[in-house]
Amino acid sequence: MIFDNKFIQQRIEKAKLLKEAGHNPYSNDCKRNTTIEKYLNVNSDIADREDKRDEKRHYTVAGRIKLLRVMGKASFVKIEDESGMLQIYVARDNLPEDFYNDMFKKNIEVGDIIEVGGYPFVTGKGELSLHAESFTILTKAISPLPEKFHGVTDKEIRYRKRYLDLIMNSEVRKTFHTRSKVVSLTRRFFEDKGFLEVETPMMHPIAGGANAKPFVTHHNALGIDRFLRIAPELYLKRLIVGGFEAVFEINRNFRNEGMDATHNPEFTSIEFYWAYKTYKDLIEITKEYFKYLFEHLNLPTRLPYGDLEVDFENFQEIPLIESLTKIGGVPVESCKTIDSILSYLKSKNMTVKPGMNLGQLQGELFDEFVEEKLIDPTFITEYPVEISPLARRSDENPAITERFELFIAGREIANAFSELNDPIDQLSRFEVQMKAKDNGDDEAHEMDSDFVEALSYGMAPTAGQGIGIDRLVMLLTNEHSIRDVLLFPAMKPINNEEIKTQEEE
RNA sequence: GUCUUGUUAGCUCAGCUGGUAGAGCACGUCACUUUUAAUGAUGUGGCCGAUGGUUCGAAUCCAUCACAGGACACCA
Repeated sequence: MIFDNKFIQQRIEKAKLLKEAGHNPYSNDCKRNTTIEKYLNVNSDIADREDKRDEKRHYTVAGRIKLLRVMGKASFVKIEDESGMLQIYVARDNLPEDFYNDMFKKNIEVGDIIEVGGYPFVTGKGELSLHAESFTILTKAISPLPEKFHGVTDKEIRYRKRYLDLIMNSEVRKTFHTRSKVVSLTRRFFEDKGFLEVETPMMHPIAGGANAKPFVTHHNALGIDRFLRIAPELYLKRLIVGGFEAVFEINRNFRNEGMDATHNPEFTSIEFYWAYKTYKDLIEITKEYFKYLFEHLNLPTRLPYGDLEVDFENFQEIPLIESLTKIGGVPVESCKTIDSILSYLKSKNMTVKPGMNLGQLQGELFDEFVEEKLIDPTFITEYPVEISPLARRSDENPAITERFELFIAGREIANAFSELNDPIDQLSRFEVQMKAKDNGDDEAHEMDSDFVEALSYGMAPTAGQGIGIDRLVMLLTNEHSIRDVLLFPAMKPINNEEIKTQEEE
């Protein structure tokens, strides 16, 4: 039984006593007429008054008790609502007879949610407070809160019981406020540019648009398996074929892969597609987007991230091959052929999966020697065609694509390219991916012939981009684990029953 | 998936090379009408993550498992 804890039993008893005395411990008769933040702002003038009070003003606030100091016939209570923390002064003689002694002192405690009416005053120590004239219990908390000073620090509790984390740690609430603002600003930015927000399927017959292993589910009525989407790309491009010229989608993707500080099985991205534009236009709009975010979030353009400082006014642009030598320190001659890369990797005591092609090996060199060194925002361009199966080839050099990835603080934040709209080329790219799949690359793209057919009707020249929202928020909030920017990060089940149920299914 | 560290009261943590479990907060009782993690006195609270093993004796040593953190691998 989950309520067999002694402290919980005590609190259940207190709730009962409150109820018996006519104080509903789960009342919804709320008369709050201001938030704590507003109260503190509106009454900031009280400190300048001679008597430090104004008994003519009256406010009703509500919130959760975070601290409680009973000092005989008077008490101080700190309550918190979403907007802030307020000190309440509760004196016996200002409340109905015996309420203070029999109800407040005995049955009200930290964690309870209360409503208090009264007038503003400033205490001897100079804190703007509220002098209580009425006191109502709104919600009795029967589980005790964590320790008042240290709070909860155990990450497992913080993630599994996020509500406790949010109650105890106001900076966590702030992080999620920022996250919400980022999503809403992103939406507004693209809407203002004339983009149309769309919703495409989460359940795909073919998991396409990225290199990743999908989750599988089953549709009973149709008797077929569906894949949770790994990316919305191929659907969004079908919409461009259909004649929408600028679309975006902000939503979840699902990838059946490992979990760590930068990976959660479900994560949020924005993907946007823009007809009659190229990846060069995307570089410009990306810079503009960051400027917009920083302005509206009031962030300094030199932003600390852990031990690093990222200068968001210093966008760089460098082709991938050039970055290998200039940033990665890889000799020019060790980047050009399969054999030279393999022997270079060998000289560094590194091994790769056998059978990799030139483009894949160049990607390996980049991941190994360049990526973590890209601190200020850097667009890496000219990706090899082998690792860009949905991107348009460069007209000058068909071995590379019109693509970039944006790296900040050593992490990939965005992936973008001029879209491949040649259906014959797209078909052959899929065929190459199919061969890779047959050769054991279980993350190679799936053939999507319906998508190729869509392209065959003609997709206007288009540029498209995906931005990882979670990682972006990590960057902007100086968080270093994706779990700290997800309200409910993926966790393994704790008790055996949950595991059993899953096995039975 | 691999390596590594952790899991002791509701929470934050002690508990050394094995000898029947400790503090602070919270909670109970008492005192206290301007405190700031209030204070003083006093008391309650534990299957020491789970299962096996070694031992006269295990929170402590060993093994396995579960969950978590970190690092690596794969990926965004």
